[in-house]
Amino acid sequence: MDDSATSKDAAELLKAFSHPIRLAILQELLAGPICVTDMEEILPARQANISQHLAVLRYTRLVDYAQDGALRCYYLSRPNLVRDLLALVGRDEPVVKRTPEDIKADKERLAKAKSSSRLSGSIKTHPKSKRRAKVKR
Amino acid sequence: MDDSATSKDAAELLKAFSHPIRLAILQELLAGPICVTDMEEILPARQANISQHLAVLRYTRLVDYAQDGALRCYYLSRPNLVRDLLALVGRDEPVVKRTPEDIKADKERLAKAKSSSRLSGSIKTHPKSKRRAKVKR
DNA sequence: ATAGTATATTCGCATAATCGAATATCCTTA
DNA sequence: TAAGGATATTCGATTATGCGAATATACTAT
Repeated sequence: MDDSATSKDAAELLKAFSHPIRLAILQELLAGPICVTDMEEILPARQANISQHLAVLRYTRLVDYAQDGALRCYYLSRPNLVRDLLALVGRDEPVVKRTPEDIKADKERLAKAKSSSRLSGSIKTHPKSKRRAKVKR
Repeated sequence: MDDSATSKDAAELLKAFSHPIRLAILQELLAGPICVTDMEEILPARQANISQHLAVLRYTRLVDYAQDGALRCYYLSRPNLVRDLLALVGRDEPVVKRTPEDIKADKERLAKAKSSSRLSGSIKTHPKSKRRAKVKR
């Protein structure tokens, strides 16, 4: 399997996260299992819609439920993933701004590191360039 | 600002991540700054499309560029966020399966913790229930 | 100035995501 | 078994997203 398969899977997983209602559901579930009726009290969405979002989350194996009589208690299937991801998007990293000189130095450093590392197995290297920028670097 | 604003922002950020091409771009940028021409060699997408995805990433402040003559060298604006997020979706956590008894115990534990914690400022508590499940718990 | 390279933007279309309304299913209690 | 609660699914309409083609802009070298 190549990289594109990997990023396709990862993208699908992230897409499941990327909706406000679904994020809110996951956030609630972090505190412990809850059933759909309880979600309805908390979330700004109708019952059918919540069920639809739960279906998405189930499909991506982010949640599952345990049947309790007529109720379905939902819980996180991968709680650590959800916890860490929510923490990550919650924390705000300062946005860096880089100068052209800065960048140039960085690229030269990279080029040097690359040429000096021989047969570096797991370091991803670009495919043979078929085409190259034609202007001054 | 309430929770819904937060999860709307977070969802927007995550949406920027949730496309295979954009993920691949971010992955590449993790290794260092690169210009669009170089991306074209690496990614399975046409120039215009790459530019479109870069526009999305720029808008969400995940990337920026430094102009170098006719070239634009793109770099990560929040490299730690990108690194950690990619690592997170890359790691695979086992999917847990929970039993109804398990869940029930968990809920009781939660209820007990809640009733015993008085005036616990920052612990999110549900809004007053307007409606409750009508069946046996 | 001209031509060519590098990149962005606009437009139009195809596909996908979202949501409410209606309805179906399953469970429980009377 | 009938009625009602809890939840899921289907359908149709609306909006958003993804993408190629064409075009625009900006920079460079001649």
